[in-house]
Amino acid sequence: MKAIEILNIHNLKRTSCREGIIEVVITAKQALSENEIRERLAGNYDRTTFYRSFKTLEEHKIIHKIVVDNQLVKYALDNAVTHKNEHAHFYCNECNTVKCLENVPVQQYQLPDGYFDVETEVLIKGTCANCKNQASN
Amino acid sequence: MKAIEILNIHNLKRTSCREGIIEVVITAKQALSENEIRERLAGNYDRTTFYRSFKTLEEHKIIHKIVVDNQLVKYALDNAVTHKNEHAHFYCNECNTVKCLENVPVQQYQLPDGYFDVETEVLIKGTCANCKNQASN
DNA sequence: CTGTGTGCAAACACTTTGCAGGTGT
DNA sequence: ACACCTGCAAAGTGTTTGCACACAG
Repeated sequence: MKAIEILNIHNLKRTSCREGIIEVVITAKQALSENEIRERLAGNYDRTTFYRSFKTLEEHKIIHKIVVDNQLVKYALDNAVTHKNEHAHFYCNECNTVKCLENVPVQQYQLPDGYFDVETEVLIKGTCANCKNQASN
Repeated sequence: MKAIEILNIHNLKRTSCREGIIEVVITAKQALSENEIRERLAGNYDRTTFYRSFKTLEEHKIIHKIVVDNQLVKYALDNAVTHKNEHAHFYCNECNTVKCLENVPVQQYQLPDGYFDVETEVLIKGTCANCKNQASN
């Protein structure tokens, strides 16, 4: 699916900033930070604009945010676009990257009486396959 | 276990700030933010001191940090002190509180080849029992 | 006495807000 | 034409750093 189609479906105006963000995120193999997205974009946008665009895209569930330790904020394409289930996220301590583990569904947790869950976030921290290989060279 | 003992075990100097934080966290029924902890403390400490104390206590695994949406940061007593297993955390959208679900252990996730996990964080968002009851009054 | 913790001031980074002007539909 | 998006400036918030002094062991 192309960025423009996604914007149309959600009745969002087609601006180059939004279009660019979506394209970068669609092609990315991992979740990207605001800076990483900006670097990969042709146009030079103000940070304010970025924040506002992210917010809009998040509200429309086009992208979602992954936060690691209150420090690192990364964005990835949302399930609603990829038509996949809720999945776990992986943070690599070595290379500082965040990946969506699309084949690792979030498990059901049995809550205490009276609790109702709306959403469950799973963040697994460790070493990714890439960094593991480098270590064994 | 008393705060002073915990500090001794970890070879940390017994300062009133550290002692106070630990005592507040031990008796708390839910995870508390920096402000909430400060309010419950007798002494009036500088924020800087708080941040440094939290960092030290975290490094020694006496307390642990729970982050919600890159906004809310709360602290709770760590497993290493309570001798319990890794557990899920619950964030209530209504009352903005975070609770350690000590009876909800974190489940094992099957990672893709080459990935090694060190730690898994599970944050469940929804409505807590308390707020659910109020809603049905 | 020595190393470490504390308080203050300042710096820093990230994010939000207000407003004027530009752009998409 | 109108609503909404953008860029700039400024403010807000949470957190970190440097330094002098205080305190625990």
